[in-house]
Amino acid sequence: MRILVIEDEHKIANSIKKGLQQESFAVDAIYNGTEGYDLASTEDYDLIVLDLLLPGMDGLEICKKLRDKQIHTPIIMLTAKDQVEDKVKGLNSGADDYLAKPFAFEELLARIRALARRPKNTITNTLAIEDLTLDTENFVVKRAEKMIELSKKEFSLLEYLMRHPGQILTKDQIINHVWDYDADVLPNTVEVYIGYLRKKIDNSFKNKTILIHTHRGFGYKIGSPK
Amino acid sequence: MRILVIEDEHKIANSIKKGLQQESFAVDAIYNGTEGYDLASTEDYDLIVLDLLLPGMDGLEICKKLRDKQIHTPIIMLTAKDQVEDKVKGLNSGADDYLAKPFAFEELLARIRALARRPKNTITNTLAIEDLTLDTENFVVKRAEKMIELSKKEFSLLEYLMRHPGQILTKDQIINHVWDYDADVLPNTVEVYIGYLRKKIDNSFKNKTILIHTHRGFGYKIGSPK
DNA sequence: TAATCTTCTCAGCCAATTTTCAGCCAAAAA
DNA sequence: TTTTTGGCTGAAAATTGGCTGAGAAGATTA
Repeated sequence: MRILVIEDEHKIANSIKKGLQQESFAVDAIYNGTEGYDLASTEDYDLIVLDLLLPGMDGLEICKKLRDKQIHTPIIMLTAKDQVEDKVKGLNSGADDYLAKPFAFEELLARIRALARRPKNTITNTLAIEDLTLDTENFVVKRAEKMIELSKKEFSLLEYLMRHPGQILTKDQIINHVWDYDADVLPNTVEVYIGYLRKKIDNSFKNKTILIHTHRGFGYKIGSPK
Repeated sequence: MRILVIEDEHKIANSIKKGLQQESFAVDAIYNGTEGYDLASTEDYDLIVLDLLLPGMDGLEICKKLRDKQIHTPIIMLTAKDQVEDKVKGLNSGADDYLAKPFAFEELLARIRALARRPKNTITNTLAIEDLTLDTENFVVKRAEKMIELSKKEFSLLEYLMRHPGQILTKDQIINHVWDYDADVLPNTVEVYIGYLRKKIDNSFKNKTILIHTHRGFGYKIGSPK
Protein backbone atom coordinates (compact mmCIF):
# COMPACT_ATOMS: atom_id res chain seq x y z
CA MET A 1 0.00 0.00 0.00
CA ARG A 2 1.67 3.19 -1.24
CA ILE A 3 0.71 6.49 0.30
CA LEU A 4 1.64 10.01 -0.76
CA VAL A 5 1.63 12.77 1.85
CA ILE A 6 1.51 16.34 0.55
CA GLU A 7 1.96 18.73 3.46
CA ASP A 8 4.20 21.74 3.82
CA GLU A 9 4.64 21.70 7.57
CA HIS A 10 7.59 19.41 7.89
CA LYS A 11 6.84 18.51 11.43
CA ILE A 12 3.44 17.17 10.52
CA ALA A 13 4.50 15.61 7.23
CA ASN A 14 7.29 13.72 8.90
CA SER A 15 5.32 12.56 11.85
CA ILE A 16 2.67 11.23 9.50
CA LYS A 17 5.30 9.57 7.39
CA LYS A 18 7.01 8.00 10.35
CA GLY A 19 3.77 6.81 11.83
CA LEU A 20 2.54 5.28 8.60
CA GLN A 21 5.81 3.56 7.95
CA GLN A 22 5.59 2.05 11.37
CA GLU A 23 2.26 0.61 10.25
CA SER A 24 4.15 -0.76 7.25
CA PHE A 25 2.83 1.48 4.55
CA ALA A 26 5.19 2.74 1.87
CA VAL A 27 5.15 6.50 2.23
CA ASP A 28 6.45 9.43 0.20
CA ALA A 29 6.29 12.90 1.69
CA ILE A 30 6.40 16.04 -0.42
CA TYR A 31 6.39 19.54 0.97
CA ASN A 32 4.86 21.66 -1.75
CA GLY A 33 1.86 21.59 -4.01
CA THR A 34 3.41 21.64 -7.45
CA GLU A 35 5.77 18.75 -6.85
CA GLY A 36 3.01 16.97 -5.02
CA TYR A 37 0.72 17.24 -7.98
CA ASP A 38 3.39 16.00 -10.34
CA LEU A 39 4.07 12.97 -8.22
CA ALA A 40 0.42 12.23 -7.69
CA SER A 41 -0.30 12.36 -11.38
CA THR A 42 2.66 10.35 -12.59
CA GLU A 43 3.18 7.77 -9.86
CA ASP A 44 0.62 5.22 -8.88
CA TYR A 45 -0.43 5.63 -5.25
CA ASP A 46 -3.14 3.84 -3.35
CA LEU A 47 -3.99 6.88 -1.26
CA ILE A 48 -3.11 10.54 -0.93
CA VAL A 49 -3.07 12.61 2.24
CA LEU A 50 -3.37 16.20 1.14
CA ASP A 51 -3.12 19.43 3.08
CA LEU A 52 -5.56 22.13 2.08
CA LEU A 53 -3.18 25.06 2.37
CA LEU A 54 0.01 24.59 0.40
CA PRO A 55 2.66 26.68 -1.29
CA GLY A 56 2.71 26.25 -5.04
CA MET A 57 -0.66 24.73 -5.69
CA ASP A 58 -3.24 24.33 -3.01
CA GLY A 59 -5.03 21.17 -1.99
CA LEU A 60 -8.33 21.93 -3.63
CA GLU A 61 -6.71 22.64 -6.94
CA ILE A 62 -4.60 19.52 -6.83
CA CYS A 63 -7.65 17.50 -6.00
CA LYS A 64 -9.70 18.90 -8.83
CA LYS A 65 -6.93 18.58 -11.36
CA LEU A 66 -6.36 14.97 -10.46
CA ARG A 67 -10.03 14.18 -10.80
CA ASP A 68 -10.16 15.98 -14.12
CA LYS A 69 -7.36 13.76 -15.26
CA GLN A 70 -9.46 10.78 -14.26
CA ILE A 71 -7.17 9.86 -11.43
CA HIS A 72 -9.40 8.43 -8.76
CA THR A 73 -6.92 7.68 -6.02
CA PRO A 74 -8.69 8.15 -2.69
CA ILE A 75 -7.80 11.47 -1.09
CA ILE A 76 -7.94 12.51 2.55
CA MET A 77 -7.87 16.26 2.93
CA LEU A 78 -6.35 17.95 5.96
CA THR A 79 -7.89 21.26 6.97
CA ALA A 80 -7.11 23.64 9.78
CA LYS A 81 -10.08 23.72 12.08
CA ASP A 82 -10.93 27.35 11.47
CA GLN A 83 -10.41 26.98 7.74
CA VAL A 84 -14.12 26.76 7.20
CA GLU A 85 -14.36 23.06 6.82
CA ASP A 86 -17.86 23.43 5.54
CA LYS A 87 -16.86 25.60 2.66
CA VAL A 88 -14.32 23.04 1.65
CA LYS A 89 -16.92 20.34 1.72
CA GLY A 90 -19.25 22.44 -0.32
CA LEU A 91 -16.62 23.06 -2.90
CA ASN A 92 -16.93 19.61 -4.19
CA SER A 93 -13.27 19.14 -4.59
CA GLY A 94 -13.55 15.43 -4.96
CA ALA A 95 -11.81 14.47 -1.76
CA ASP A 96 -13.06 11.30 -0.11
CA ASP A 97 -12.65 12.38 3.46
CA TYR A 98 -11.67 15.32 5.59
CA LEU A 99 -9.75 15.59 8.82
CA ALA A 100 -9.47 18.73 10.92
CA LYS A 101 -6.12 19.73 12.34
CA PRO A 102 -4.82 19.10 14.84
CA PHE A 103 -5.66 15.42 14.88
CA ALA A 104 -4.38 12.37 16.69
CA PHE A 105 -2.45 10.05 14.46
CA GLU A 106 -4.79 7.16 15.22
CA GLU A 107 -7.57 9.32 13.85
CA LEU A 108 -5.86 9.59 10.50
CA LEU A 109 -5.08 5.90 10.57
CA ALA A 110 -8.73 5.09 11.15
CA ARG A 111 -9.75 7.03 8.08
CA ILE A 112 -7.03 5.49 5.99
CA ARG A 113 -8.22 2.07 7.06
CA ALA A 114 -11.78 3.01 6.22
CA LEU A 115 -10.84 4.05 2.70
CA ALA A 116 -8.59 1.08 2.22
CA ARG A 117 -11.38 -1.20 3.37
CA ARG A 118 -11.88 -2.03 -0.22
CA PRO A 119 -14.72 -3.99 -1.71
CA LYS A 120 -15.76 -6.72 0.68
CA ASN A 121 -16.02 -6.84 4.41
CA THR A 122 -12.97 -9.01 4.30
CA ILE A 123 -11.43 -7.03 7.07
CA THR A 124 -12.48 -7.76 10.59
CA ASN A 125 -13.04 -4.76 12.70
CA THR A 126 -12.85 -6.62 15.95
CA LEU A 127 -9.52 -6.87 17.70
CA ALA A 128 -9.04 -9.64 20.24
CA ILE A 129 -6.53 -10.69 22.84
CA GLU A 130 -7.44 -13.69 24.93
CA ASP A 131 -11.00 -13.02 26.02
CA LEU A 132 -10.73 -9.26 25.55
CA THR A 133 -12.34 -7.91 22.40
CA LEU A 134 -12.61 -4.46 20.92
CA ASP A 135 -14.96 -3.64 18.09
CA THR A 136 -13.51 -0.66 16.27
CA GLU A 137 -16.68 0.03 14.35
CA ASN A 138 -19.27 -0.09 17.08
CA PHE A 139 -17.03 1.03 19.91
CA VAL A 140 -17.74 -2.01 22.02
CA VAL A 141 -15.23 -3.53 24.40
CA LYS A 142 -15.83 -6.78 26.23
CA ARG A 143 -13.92 -9.08 28.47
CA ALA A 144 -15.27 -12.59 28.91
CA GLU A 145 -18.47 -11.45 27.21
CA LYS A 146 -18.93 -8.74 29.79
CA MET A 147 -19.34 -5.20 28.45
CA ILE A 148 -16.76 -2.66 29.53
CA GLU A 149 -17.52 1.05 29.32
CA LEU A 150 -14.59 3.17 28.26
CA SER A 151 -14.18 6.87 27.66
CA LYS A 152 -12.98 8.05 24.28
CA LYS A 153 -9.33 8.37 25.27
CA GLU A 154 -9.34 5.09 27.10
CA PHE A 155 -10.81 3.43 24.05
CA SER A 156 -8.33 4.99 21.73
CA LEU A 157 -5.41 3.98 23.93
CA LEU A 158 -6.65 0.43 24.25
CA GLU A 159 -7.16 0.21 20.50
CA TYR A 160 -3.60 1.33 19.91
CA LEU A 161 -2.24 -1.25 22.34
CA MET A 162 -4.37 -4.00 20.87
CA ARG A 163 -3.26 -3.24 17.35
CA HIS A 164 0.26 -3.97 18.51
CA PRO A 165 -0.16 -7.01 20.71
CA GLY A 166 2.95 -8.34 22.37
CA GLN A 167 4.86 -5.25 21.37
CA ILE A 168 6.30 -2.83 23.87
CA LEU A 169 5.13 0.70 23.20
CA THR A 170 6.90 3.62 24.81
CA LYS A 171 5.02 6.46 26.41
CA ASP A 172 6.30 8.68 23.66
CA GLN A 173 4.93 6.45 20.97
CA ILE A 174 1.64 6.30 22.77
CA ILE A 175 1.44 10.06 23.09
CA ASN A 176 2.30 10.50 19.43
CA HIS A 177 -0.37 8.10 18.30
CA VAL A 178 -3.23 8.66 20.66
CA TRP A 179 -3.00 12.37 21.35
CA ASP A 180 -3.32 15.27 18.89
CA TYR A 181 0.03 16.00 17.33
CA ASP A 182 0.26 19.39 18.94
CA ALA A 183 -1.05 18.27 22.30
CA ASP A 184 1.53 18.55 24.92
CA VAL A 185 0.82 16.10 27.66
CA LEU A 186 3.09 14.70 30.30
CA PRO A 187 4.19 11.09 30.22
CA ASN A 188 2.41 10.81 33.52
CA THR A 189 -0.88 11.25 31.69
CA VAL A 190 -0.22 7.97 29.94
CA GLU A 191 0.47 6.33 33.28
CA VAL A 192 -2.81 7.62 34.59
CA TYR A 193 -4.70 6.26 31.61
CA ILE A 194 -2.98 2.91 31.83
CA GLY A 195 -4.19 2.93 35.41
CA TYR A 196 -7.76 3.55 34.29
CA LEU A 197 -7.60 0.75 31.77
CA ARG A 198 -6.13 -1.66 34.27
CA LYS A 199 -8.87 -0.93 36.72
CA LYS A 200 -11.45 -1.78 34.07
CA ILE A 201 -9.92 -4.68 32.20
CA ASP A 202 -7.55 -6.34 34.64
CA ASN A 203 -8.49 -5.52 38.22
CA SER A 204 -12.17 -6.25 37.62
CA PHE A 205 -11.30 -9.77 36.53
CA LYS A 206 -9.26 -11.02 39.43
CA ASN A 207 -9.25 -14.63 38.34
CA LYS A 208 -8.16 -13.85 34.79
CA THR A 209 -4.72 -13.36 33.27
CA ILE A 210 -3.31 -9.88 33.55
CA LEU A 211 -3.17 -8.37 30.08
CA ILE A 212 -1.52 -4.97 30.50
CA HIS A 213 2.12 -5.17 31.43
CA THR A 214 4.65 -2.53 32.39
CA HIS A 215 8.24 -2.85 31.22
CA ARG A 216 10.04 -0.46 33.47
CA GLY A 217 12.18 1.95 31.54
CA PHE A 218 10.69 0.85 28.20
CA GLY A 219 6.96 1.11 28.09
CA TYR A 220 3.75 -0.89 28.07
CA LYS A 221 2.62 -4.02 26.34
CA ILE A 222 -0.67 -5.81 26.00
CA GLY A 223 -0.71 -9.58 25.70
CA SER A 224 -0.99 -12.84 27.56
CA PRO A 225 2.33 -13.60 29.22
CA LYS A 226 4.64 -10.97 30.54
CA MET B 1 -26.72 -7.36 -3.74
CA ARG B 2 -24.40 -5.68 -6.26
CA ILE B 3 -24.86 -2.04 -7.06
CA LEU B 4 -23.19 0.08 -9.73
CA VAL B 5 -22.91 3.82 -9.19
CA ILE B 6 -22.24 5.96 -12.27
CA GLU B 7 -21.61 9.52 -11.17
CA ASP B 8 -18.84 11.90 -12.10
CA GLU B 9 -18.82 14.04 -8.98
CA HIS B 10 -16.44 12.14 -6.78
CA LYS B 11 -17.76 13.55 -3.62
CA ILE B 12 -21.22 12.21 -4.32
CA ALA B 13 -20.09 8.97 -5.89
CA ASN B 14 -17.89 8.17 -2.96
CA SER B 15 -20.32 9.12 -0.28
CA ILE B 16 -22.91 6.91 -1.93
CA LYS B 17 -20.43 4.12 -2.21
CA LYS B 18 -19.32 4.41 1.37
CA GLY B 19 -22.85 4.60 2.67
CA LEU B 20 -24.04 1.62 0.68
CA GLN B 21 -21.08 -0.46 1.70
CA GLN B 22 -21.89 0.34 5.27
CA GLU B 23 -25.30 -1.16 4.59
CA SER B 24 -23.42 -4.16 3.26
CA PHE B 25 -24.10 -3.81 -0.41
CA ALA B 26 -21.29 -4.58 -2.84
CA VAL B 27 -20.67 -1.35 -4.69
CA ASP B 28 -18.67 -0.31 -7.73
CA ALA B 29 -18.30 3.37 -8.51
CA ILE B 30 -17.43 4.64 -11.96
CA TYR B 31 -16.84 8.26 -12.78
CA ASN B 32 -17.70 8.57 -16.45
CA GLY B 33 -20.42 7.52 -18.80
CA THR B 34 -18.59 5.40 -21.29
CA GLU B 35 -16.91 3.18 -18.74
CA GLY B 36 -20.12 3.09 -16.81
CA TYR B 37 -22.03 1.81 -19.76
CA ASP B 38 -19.42 -0.83 -20.47
CA LEU B 39 -19.55 -2.10 -16.93
CA ALA B 40 -23.31 -2.02 -16.76
CA SER B 41 -23.65 -3.99 -19.96
CA THR B 42 -21.04 -6.62 -19.25
CA GLU B 43 -21.25 -7.16 -15.50
CA ASP B 44 -24.31 -8.40 -13.73
CA TYR B 45 -25.63 -5.84 -11.25
CA ASP B 46 -28.80 -5.89 -9.21
CA LEU B 47 -29.24 -2.15 -9.41
CA ILE B 48 -27.72 0.91 -11.04
CA VAL B 49 -27.57 4.43 -9.65
CA LEU B 50 -27.08 6.69 -12.61
CA ASP B 51 -26.38 10.39 -12.83
CA LEU B 52 -28.16 12.24 -15.59
CA LEU B 53 -25.29 14.52 -16.55
CA LEU B 54 -22.10 12.67 -17.27
CA PRO B 55 -18.93 13.11 -19.28
CA GLY B 56 -18.62 10.58 -22.05
CA MET B 57 -22.13 9.33 -22.38
CA ASP B 58 -25.02 10.83 -20.48
CA GLY B 59 -27.46 9.08 -18.23
CA LEU B 60 -30.41 9.02 -20.58
CA GLU B 61 -28.37 7.52 -23.32
CA ILE B 62 -26.91 4.85 -21.10
CA CYS B 63 -30.34 4.01 -19.86
CA LYS B 64 -31.83 3.68 -23.30
CA LYS B 65 -28.96 1.66 -24.65
CA LEU B 66 -29.17 -0.77 -21.79
CA ARG B 67 -32.89 -1.25 -22.29
CA ASP B 68 -32.34 -1.72 -26.01
CA LYS B 69 -29.90 -4.43 -25.17
CA GLN B 70 -32.59 -6.08 -23.09
CA ILE B 71 -30.83 -5.33 -19.83
CA HIS B 72 -33.54 -4.62 -17.30
CA THR B 73 -31.50 -3.96 -14.21
CA PRO B 74 -33.44 -1.46 -12.09
CA ILE B 75 -32.10 2.06 -12.52
CA ILE B 76 -32.35 5.03 -10.21
CA MET B 77 -31.61 8.27 -12.01
CA LEU B 78 -30.05 11.23 -10.23
CA THR B 79 -30.99 14.64 -11.56
CA ALA B 80 -30.02 18.14 -10.53
CA LYS B 81 -33.06 19.90 -9.18
CA ASP B 82 -33.26 22.49 -11.92
CA GLN B 83 -32.73 19.87 -14.58
CA VAL B 84 -36.45 19.75 -15.24
CA GLU B 85 -37.17 16.48 -13.63
CA ASP B 86 -40.51 16.17 -15.33
CA LYS B 87 -39.04 16.43 -18.76
CA VAL B 88 -36.65 13.68 -17.95
CA LYS B 89 -39.49 11.56 -16.72
CA GLY B 90 -41.44 12.34 -19.83
CA LEU B 91 -38.59 11.11 -21.91
CA ASN B 92 -39.32 7.63 -20.88
CA SER B 93 -35.78 6.63 -20.69
CA GLY B 94 -36.60 3.44 -18.92
CA ALA B 95 -35.39 4.41 -15.49
CA ASP B 96 -37.37 3.01 -12.58
CA ASP B 97 -37.07 5.94 -10.24
CA TYR B 98 -35.71 9.46 -10.00
CA LEU B 99 -34.06 11.38 -7.22
CA ALA B 100 -33.35 15.12 -7.24
CA LYS B 101 -30.02 16.42 -6.03
CA PRO B 102 -29.08 17.22 -3.42
CA PHE B 103 -30.59 14.38 -1.45
CA ALA B 104 -30.05 12.82 1.95
CA PHE B 105 -28.45 9.44 1.77
CA GLU B 106 -31.37 7.82 3.58
CA GLU B 107 -33.56 9.09 0.78
CA LEU B 108 -31.58 7.17 -1.78
CA LEU B 109 -31.50 4.16 0.48
CA ALA B 110 -35.27 4.21 0.75
CA ARG B 111 -35.63 4.07 -3.01
CA ILE B 112 -33.08 1.34 -3.34
CA ARG B 113 -34.96 -0.66 -0.77
CA ALA B 114 -38.18 -0.05 -2.60
CA LEU B 115 -36.78 -1.34 -5.86
CA ALA B 116 -35.06 -4.24 -4.21
CA ARG B 117 -38.39 -5.12 -2.66
CA ARG B 118 -39.33 -6.16 -6.15
CA PRO B 119 -40.13 -9.80 -5.65
CA LYS B 120 -43.27 -9.12 -3.64
CA ASN B 121 -43.80 -7.71 -0.22
CA THR B 122 -41.63 -10.26 1.45
CA ILE B 123 -40.00 -7.60 3.50
CA THR B 124 -41.58 -6.07 6.56
CA ASN B 125 -41.68 -2.35 6.51
CA THR B 126 -42.26 -1.87 10.18
CA LEU B 127 -39.29 -1.43 12.42
CA ALA B 128 -39.72 -2.16 16.11
CA ILE B 129 -37.79 -1.76 19.31
CA GLU B 130 -39.56 -2.80 22.45
CA ASP B 131 -42.96 -1.16 22.18
CA LEU B 132 -41.79 1.51 19.77
CA THR B 133 -42.74 0.91 16.16
CA LEU B 134 -42.03 2.81 12.98
CA ASP B 135 -43.83 2.06 9.76
CA THR B 136 -41.50 3.09 6.96
CA GLU B 137 -44.22 2.92 4.36
CA ASN B 138 -46.99 4.84 6.04
CA PHE B 139 -44.80 7.08 8.15
CA VAL B 140 -46.50 6.12 11.37
CA VAL B 141 -44.68 5.97 14.67
CA LYS B 142 -46.20 4.54 17.84
CA ARG B 143 -45.11 3.80 21.32
CA ALA B 144 -47.27 1.46 23.34
CA GLU B 145 -49.94 1.76 20.67
CA LYS B 146 -50.01 5.50 21.12
CA MET B 147 -49.44 7.57 17.98
CA ILE B 148 -46.45 9.90 17.95
CA GLU B 149 -46.30 12.84 15.57
CA LEU B 150 -42.88 13.50 14.12
CA SER B 151 -41.59 16.01 11.64
CA LYS B 152 -39.84 14.76 8.54
CA LYS B 153 -36.34 15.17 9.93
CA GLU B 154 -37.27 13.64 13.23
CA PHE B 155 -38.76 10.68 11.42
CA SER B 156 -35.76 10.24 9.23
CA LEU B 157 -33.40 10.39 12.18
CA LEU B 158 -35.46 7.90 14.14
CA GLU B 159 -35.62 5.57 11.17
CA TYR B 160 -31.87 5.67 10.81
CA LEU B 161 -31.38 4.90 14.49
CA MET B 162 -33.93 2.10 14.39
CA ARG B 163 -32.34 0.49 11.39
CA HIS B 164 -29.22 0.15 13.46
CA PRO B 165 -30.51 -0.91 16.83
CA GLY B 166 -27.96 -1.42 19.56
CA GLN B 167 -25.30 0.19 17.42
CA ILE B 168 -23.59 3.41 18.33
CA LEU B 169 -23.90 5.97 15.56
CA THR B 170 -21.65 9.01 15.60
CA LYS B 171 -22.95 12.48 14.92
CA ASP B 172 -20.95 12.46 11.71
CA GLN B 173 -22.58 9.29 10.51
CA ILE B 174 -25.95 10.69 11.39
CA ILE B 175 -25.32 13.91 9.52
CA ASN B 176 -24.08 12.02 6.49
CA HIS B 177 -27.10 9.79 6.36
CA VAL B 178 -29.97 11.97 7.42
CA TRP B 179 -29.00 15.33 5.95
CA ASP B 180 -28.49 16.27 2.30
CA TYR B 181 -24.95 15.55 1.24
CA ASP B 182 -24.16 19.19 0.70
CA ALA B 183 -25.94 20.36 3.82
CA ASP B 184 -23.62 21.80 6.28
CA VAL B 185 -25.04 21.45 9.72
CA LEU B 186 -23.32 21.57 13.06
CA PRO B 187 -23.08 18.51 15.27
CA ASN B 188 -25.18 20.49 17.69
CA THR B 189 -28.10 20.19 15.30
CA VAL B 190 -28.04 16.47 15.84
CA GLU B 191 -28.07 17.03 19.59
CA VAL B 192 -31.09 19.24 19.23
CA TYR B 193 -32.96 16.66 17.18
CA ILE B 194 -32.07 13.91 19.59
CA GLY B 195 -33.56 16.18 22.21
CA TYR B 196 -36.80 16.47 20.22
CA LEU B 197 -37.03 12.73 19.78
CA ARG B 198 -36.39 12.11 23.44
CA LYS B 199 -39.12 14.48 24.40
CA LYS B 200 -41.56 12.57 22.24
CA ILE B 201 -40.55 8.97 22.67
CA ASP B 202 -38.85 8.79 26.05
CA ASN B 203 -39.92 11.67 28.27
CA SER B 204 -43.61 11.23 27.43
CA PHE B 205 -43.47 7.68 28.72
CA LYS B 206 -42.08 8.13 32.17
CA ASN B 207 -42.80 4.60 33.29
CA LYS B 208 -41.20 2.99 30.25
CA THR B 209 -37.62 2.04 29.49
CA ILE B 210 -35.46 4.79 28.07
CA LEU B 211 -34.64 3.92 24.48
CA ILE B 212 -32.31 6.65 23.26
CA HIS B 213 -28.90 6.57 24.86
CA THR B 214 -25.92 8.91 24.67
CA HIS B 215 -22.41 7.51 24.65
CA ARG B 216 -20.33 10.54 25.42
CA GLY B 217 -17.54 11.01 22.94
CA PHE B 218 -18.89 8.32 20.62
CA GLY B 219 -22.46 8.95 19.62
CA TYR B 220 -26.03 7.78 20.09
CA LYS B 221 -27.68 4.42 20.22
CA ILE B 222 -31.24 3.21 20.29
CA GLY B 223 -32.10 0.05 22.16
CA SER B 224 -33.32 -1.40 25.40
CA PRO B 225 -30.42 -1.47 27.82
CA LYS B 226 -27.66 1.06 27.87
C1' DT C 1 -51.37 37.40 3.84
C1' DA C 2 -51.07 35.80 8.25
C1' DA C 3 -50.47 32.02 11.20
C1' DT C 4 -48.15 27.95 12.12
C1' DC C 5 -44.73 24.55 11.79
C1' DT C 6 -40.10 23.06 10.88
C1' DT C 7 -35.25 23.50 10.65
C1' DC C 8 -31.26 25.17 12.42
C1' DT C 9 -28.05 28.12 15.29
C1' DC C 10 -26.53 30.17 19.45
C1' DA C 11 -25.22 30.82 24.26
C1' DG C 12 -25.13 29.30 28.85
C1' DC C 13 -25.18 25.59 31.94
C1' DC C 14 -23.90 21.21 33.94
C1' DA C 15 -21.53 16.96 34.26
C1' DA C 16 -18.12 13.78 32.51
C1' DT C 17 -13.67 13.46 30.92
C1' DT C 18 -9.03 14.82 30.62
C1' DT C 19 -4.92 16.48 32.66
C1' DT C 20 -1.95 17.87 36.24
C1' DC C 21 0.04 17.50 40.73
C1' DA C 22 2.09 15.57 44.82
C1' DG C 23 3.14 11.86 47.60
C1' DC C 24 4.16 7.15 47.74
C1' DC C 25 6.22 2.73 46.56
C1' DA C 26 9.25 -0.53 44.22
C1' DA C 27 12.96 -1.61 41.07
C1' DA C 28 17.50 -0.61 39.61
C1' DA C 29 21.89 1.45 40.34
C1' DA C 30 25.57 2.82 43.19
C1' DT D 1 22.28 -0.80 52.10
C1' DT D 2 21.35 3.56 50.43
C1' DT D 3 20.17 6.37 46.76
C1' DT D 4 18.08 7.32 42.66
C1' DT D 5 14.78 6.74 39.19
C1' DG D 6 10.44 5.39 37.12
C1' DG D 7 5.88 4.26 37.74
C1' DC D 8 1.41 4.25 40.43
C1' DT D 9 -2.55 6.61 42.42
C1' DG D 10 -6.01 9.71 44.76
C1' DA D 11 -7.63 14.01 44.30
C1' DA D 12 -8.05 18.61 42.47
C1' DA D 13 -8.17 21.63 38.45
C1' DA D 14 -9.04 22.47 33.75
C1' DT D 15 -11.26 21.39 29.75
C1' DT D 16 -14.68 19.54 26.77
C1' DG D 17 -19.00 17.45 25.20
C1' DG D 18 -23.72 17.38 25.40
C1' DC D 19 -28.27 19.35 26.77
C1' DT D 20 -31.61 22.95 26.54
C1' DG D 21 -34.42 27.28 26.05
C1' DA D 22 -34.88 30.90 23.02
C1' DG D 23 -35.28 32.65 18.72
C1' DA D 24 -34.25 33.66 13.57
C1' DA D 25 -35.25 32.18 9.04
C1' DG D 26 -37.53 29.40 5.87
C1' DA D 27 -41.46 26.48 4.46
C1' DT D 28 -46.09 25.25 4.55
C1' DT D 29 -50.88 25.86 5.35
C1' DA D 30 -55.04 28.21 6.15
